[in-house]
Amino acid sequence: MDGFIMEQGAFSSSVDAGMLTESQKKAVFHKDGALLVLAGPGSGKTRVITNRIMALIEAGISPFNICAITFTNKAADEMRQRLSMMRGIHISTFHSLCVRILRRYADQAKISSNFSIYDAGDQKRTVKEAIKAAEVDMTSFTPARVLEGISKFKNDLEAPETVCDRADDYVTKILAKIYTQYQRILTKNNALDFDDLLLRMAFLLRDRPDVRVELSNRFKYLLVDEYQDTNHAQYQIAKGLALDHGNICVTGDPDQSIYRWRGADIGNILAFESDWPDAVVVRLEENFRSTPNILALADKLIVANTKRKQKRLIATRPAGEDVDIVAYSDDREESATVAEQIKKLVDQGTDLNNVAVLYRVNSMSRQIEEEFVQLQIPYQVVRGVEFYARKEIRDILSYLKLIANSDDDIAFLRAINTHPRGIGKTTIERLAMYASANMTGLYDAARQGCRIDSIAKGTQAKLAAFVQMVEQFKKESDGKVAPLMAHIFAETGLESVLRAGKEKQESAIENINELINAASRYDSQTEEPSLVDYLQTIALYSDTDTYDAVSGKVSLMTLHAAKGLEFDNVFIIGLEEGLLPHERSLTDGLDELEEERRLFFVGITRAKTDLHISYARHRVIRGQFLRTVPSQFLYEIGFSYNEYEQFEDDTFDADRSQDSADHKPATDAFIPGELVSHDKFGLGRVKEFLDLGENSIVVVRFNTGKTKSLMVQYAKLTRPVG
DNA sequence: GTGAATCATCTTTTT
DNA sequence: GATGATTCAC
Repeated sequence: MDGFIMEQGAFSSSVDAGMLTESQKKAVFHKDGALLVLAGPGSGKTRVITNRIMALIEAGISPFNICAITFTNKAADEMRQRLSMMRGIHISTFHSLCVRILRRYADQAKISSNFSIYDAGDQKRTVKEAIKAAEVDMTSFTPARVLEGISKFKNDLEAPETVCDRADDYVTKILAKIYTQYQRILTKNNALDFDDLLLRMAFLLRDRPDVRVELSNRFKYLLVDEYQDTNHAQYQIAKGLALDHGNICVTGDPDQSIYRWRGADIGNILAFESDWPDAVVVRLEENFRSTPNILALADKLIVANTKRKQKRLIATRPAGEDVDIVAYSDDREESATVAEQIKKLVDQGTDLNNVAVLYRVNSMSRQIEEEFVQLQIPYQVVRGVEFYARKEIRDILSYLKLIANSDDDIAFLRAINTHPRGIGKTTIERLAMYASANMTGLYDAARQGCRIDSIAKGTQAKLAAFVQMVEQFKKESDGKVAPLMAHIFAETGLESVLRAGKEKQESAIENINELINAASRYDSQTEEPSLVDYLQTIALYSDTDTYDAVSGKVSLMTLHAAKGLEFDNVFIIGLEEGLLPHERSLTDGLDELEEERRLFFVGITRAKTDLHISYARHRVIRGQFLRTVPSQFLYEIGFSYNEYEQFEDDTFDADRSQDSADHKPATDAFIPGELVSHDKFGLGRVKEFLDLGENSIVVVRFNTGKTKSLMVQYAKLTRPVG
């Protein structure tokens, strides 16, 4: 049962056992049954997984019987490349796997295989409609809040009826009501959201043993990476897939669990041994990535977490440079200095692929980008879905979605509104009324537009033209996607609208051309390209998927996106209370705070050789220049208050003497109570004045009722005469 | 009835 | 500082 496949010397080709440590070998060569690999950061986990797959194949397992599940599409791509000599292995994320299986077993899952996948934007529109349909007051139940709740239900595999039955408090009752409506709308539109993909798959495995057995025969060996970040639905799916043969290997590190907010449950990895009593546990505690200096810091930080399995970080590299922790006077100085340091690295000939800047929230990239542009440092912001979120891209895609699934009302509404065509709000309302009265979708209603009396004759003709155009596209929708896309761009009039527009539209045209290029790459790389498959694939694209490891550019990304990556030089910025840990984590308890700590831990352990950590004493937050408090995590990694103060004074003095020429000196002090006027906010009364030299801050309560903290040197406040 | 312009709101992390 | 809703002008 716990047998190793064969003795060490017996390997021939792919698996080079000599390169592996004893623990790694154990993980690679344990063949049947359950295996838990508790792998710390930098422990060579990826290598263990790929070697393990090669070892399975060498032991005679067919590649077609192996299924590896990764956390991101990017990780799947990389693994595919490493194992490219062995075709047939299924490697994908949970979500992609679910899409493929749900499409394949659409009948058994009681869905239709051309389902749309709703992204965050579509979900928002849907939930708004659901709130309206449930006749709930939107002020107390915001779409974001409701979606979070619904997502939780789904991740816990609770259907609307289940929630309705168990709801005993007011909030849950209301949420259950909205959830029911939300689900009704999704079904009507033949759409699934991200969570549905998992939920429907889990229910399919639960309700259809025949399908489960078929899948067990297909995937006889299951591997799941980043198991600490699986939610309950994913946990049930993994369990269901492995139920019949028990060949399940999971890897993960509880200390790197950073998706609790998305339903991830560390309990899954902690309970693995009781789920699979025969499980063999391998610990990979050696770290081959970082210097002892960096690891010591990471360890100091993570021991502050109370809810964790004790684990060690064993350094294997020789000692290196100490980590530097720097205080800057403000966020601008922080980004400027980081950029200068990177510029120096460039001058020294450092390969920028080895450099990354990490931060807690996406909005922090902008300032760094500005400095990089100034110093002409090439960079990539790892945040690619933005491309697919662009207006013109969504416009084109809405036609494609409507063609693939004409029940998709959201796609219809978007497509018909891409540019003015004489069909407006009123017509849509009348269509919607007709549609709900006749239990059809909006597109079907439009198809019967000539029978809706309330719509004017001229408008009916316009509707008919639109329908006819879409019907024509449908006839061309088989096979390759790119030609259809190009045709849509030309035929719908979008192209002429964009070309007729002003200068700004050129980038839109370029973006659409890029979209068409990407689609033809899809066409040529996919065995059986189809519109439905294309749409379902791009719906699952994620931020990290755009990361290019050999771009020759500095990488800018959130700490979350940095998971699984490594760099020689890492800069982590914004170590401030409210930012890291994020303010939203400070309100509800210790668990959230511990997750923020793990997030910082993940950031620290991305660094191989040089790590720079910084914070700014002042930062512009939501348009306001505010004083900050250093992150509690900084104290935890051994920085004393005195050292801070020392440093802060130094930077402040230096800053003052250097920059005094650039900025006008703080000429005047404001007195609480006096009247001031602001370009944008109008008249107001000074509430407070903080004398910080040229960084002085004035707090003003404006007549609009808002109170703002403004930096005197930028705010251009004037004193109204009289 | 339609489209443009202004105003107000909210702002983590992501498959 | 972007997105959305409301208002306003045609």
